Amino acid sequence: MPRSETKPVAVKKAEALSDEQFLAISKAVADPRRFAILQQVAAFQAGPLACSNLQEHNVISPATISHHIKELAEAGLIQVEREGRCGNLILQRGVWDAYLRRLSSL
Amino acid sequence: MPRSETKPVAVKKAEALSDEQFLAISKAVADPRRFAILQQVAAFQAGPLACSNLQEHNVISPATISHHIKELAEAGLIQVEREGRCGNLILQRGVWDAYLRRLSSL
DNA sequence: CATCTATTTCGATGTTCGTCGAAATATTCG
DNA sequence: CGAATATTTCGACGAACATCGAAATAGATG
Repeated sequence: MPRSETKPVAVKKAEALSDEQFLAISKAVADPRRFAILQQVAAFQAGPLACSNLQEHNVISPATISHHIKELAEAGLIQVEREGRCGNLILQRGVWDAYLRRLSSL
Repeated sequence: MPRSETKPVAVKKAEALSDEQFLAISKAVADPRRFAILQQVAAFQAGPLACSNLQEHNVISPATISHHIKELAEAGLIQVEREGRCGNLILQRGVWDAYLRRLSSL
């Protein structure tokens, strides 16, 4: 059954990524630690995730964690909300879906 | 145009990628030129793609192309078949799908 | 065999990047 | 305010990487 998309596409804007953002996301994913952080953020979608709660298999310095979070945020994959001492990390699901769509079009 | 590919397609199990291969693919995608090559290989699924037919927007040396093709092959994304002077590049769709599945599980 | 073309390998180079320690900044609490 | 804790910025270092020129290899063809 062919799906007929005769509805106005106004429901959700399937935003396309710029080449720049696509590259930034690709690089962000290509680092194991960064991807691990992203996975934890995604898994904690229920509640906000404090930076200090990130658990790494290996010991990792706070400076490095901060660096990776910054890159994930600059790639648009997560949003960082400052509340008190902790930063809350929120996955930008729309951006991630847009990235998956672009990869799927290969 | 109904394409009747009744050719015996290899029985592809939905395999899961090893962490090593997942990382290799992620790195392969994270380079613009490599991803461009991958796109061309995918677009030429109909026929085999000779290395020399790869078209890059920028001038790129043969040495660099060879390097990127080697990395794509080592990541398992493409298969290189030597036939005469030209190497034929074939996308490994199963590996690519497995990569997409892993990303989708985030 | 000699030669031409296509591709790979080698070595070198400049850049990007992940990592950390130390200093700086922010935020809460006594 | 001042101490304590959490996070970021800065500067530096080493490893990984993309790139290329030149030499080497492979295959086709005369």
